[in-house]
Amino acid sequence: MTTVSTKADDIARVLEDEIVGGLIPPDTVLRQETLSERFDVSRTPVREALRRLAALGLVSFEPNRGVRVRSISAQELREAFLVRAELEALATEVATPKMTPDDLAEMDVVERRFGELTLELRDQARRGVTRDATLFVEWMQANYAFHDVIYRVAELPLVERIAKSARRTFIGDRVWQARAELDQLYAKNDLQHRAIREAIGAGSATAARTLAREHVLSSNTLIEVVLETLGASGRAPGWNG
Amino acid sequence: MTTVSTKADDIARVLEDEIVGGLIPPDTVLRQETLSERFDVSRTPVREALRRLAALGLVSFEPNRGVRVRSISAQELREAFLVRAELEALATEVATPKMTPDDLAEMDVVERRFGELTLELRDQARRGVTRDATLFVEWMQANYAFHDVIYRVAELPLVERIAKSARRTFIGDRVWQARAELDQLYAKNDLQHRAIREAIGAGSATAARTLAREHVLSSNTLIEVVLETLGASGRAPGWNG
DNA sequence: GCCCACTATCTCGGATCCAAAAACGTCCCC
DNA sequence: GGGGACGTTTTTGGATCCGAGATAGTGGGC
Repeated sequence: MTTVSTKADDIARVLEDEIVGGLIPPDTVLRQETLSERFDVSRTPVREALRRLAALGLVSFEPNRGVRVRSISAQELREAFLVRAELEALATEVATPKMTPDDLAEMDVVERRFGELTLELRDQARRGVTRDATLFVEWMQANYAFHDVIYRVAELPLVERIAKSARRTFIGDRVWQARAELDQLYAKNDLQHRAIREAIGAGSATAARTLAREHVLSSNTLIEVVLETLGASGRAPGWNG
Repeated sequence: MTTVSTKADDIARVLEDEIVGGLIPPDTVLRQETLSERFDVSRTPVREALRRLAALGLVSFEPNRGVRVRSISAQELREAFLVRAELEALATEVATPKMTPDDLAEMDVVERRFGELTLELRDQARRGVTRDATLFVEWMQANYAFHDVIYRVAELPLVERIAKSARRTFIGDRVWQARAELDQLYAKNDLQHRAIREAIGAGSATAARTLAREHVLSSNTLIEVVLETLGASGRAPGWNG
């Protein structure tokens, strides 16, 4: 069973990762010729890949003028959090009665890992150490892993897909430059995860729902603060060779 | 009229409408050559359009084997309603405090139109008249128009976009063949619209939220019943590309 | 008569080629 | 010196061409 994938899909995946990961900054103009050279293909699959990204809302086509990586406004970011809050709340509610002891155990494992990484991050922050990106990325992944357990148990693929596409509007590593605010986020997230875990363990779907919703929304308010403090600095131009 | 649009986008829009409108039934295999002849273009823009539809989840690519119009499983349909329920509830909650008297008046106009169409439909159903599709389509549009007022006031474009894309998984005109069940839907929807309208008018965001959620969810349960009575013409779940 | 291999054809994915629109630069005129 | 018309260059959108994989049809072997 050779999983044949088309070039266009490969390119789309790579570009998608690079855009959502912040490697390709917003407002960048993507030249078809450049991309075709880079991936060593013709412009045809490149254009198909770009069409796909356009449909996903990651880039915007300006006819006869090229494609541009879309930058997300504060409004869009806020909305993305709202959507995530509602959908994760829904998934958590649905998942709660379906949780097996094994699932709960997995949540505990993931959450323990998340707690450790949180401690490391807070320690770094407290000592004023220059934050290293890899640790933060690990922390984010552990955070997502926690929610992924819930999604897996909920068995709502459509909900999961939409929520995760909303998740990706998170602006890569730009956010964690604000120190003090993030320290609160670290502690709060850990506590909230535990609360959600316990509510699920207690079999209270509505409580778990409420907690999950507030969990995402609190991240939202914090991100808003961060964006505001980063505020007038505008967009980091970051050039990609 | 400087709004030049590309052929690929035109084709994508047409095909999109035809698929969501049920004109192109699920599980249809789309031949690129056929489409290129029909739109009198080469296969290149056709393929780009298909890529876009694939990213929207309307068709699925099977590499080297063509594209197939995705059929939605009962599970997907149920999920779509769940998503709509949460997001419309959110939009309603956000919209409530932003409603101006003019907005409320518009809601009344739309709702009155909806009520009239509802009466016509119920009358037809009661007399056993062969249902005509145009009236049903009008009714659906009036139904959507009611919710669109809410979306407009809420000013949540992302939420609106996602909710409407979930809306389109509605299976065209296949559903309204079940008579008795739909009669309940007609009456119930009208009453629920009024209740939502009044809750908004009273300025109770949480009540409006709850009502909106239940409104969509009740449609869901009814659709489930309809699908069940229409028989287990269980379609193979498509695969997402 | 049945099954497997081989081939012919059909369709798709990708490469290449061409026309048209936009960005760029130059030159002329005021 | 400044502004606009005009030609060049760049880049995109679309058409055509080609190789690869898949399906179907045929023929040979058992």
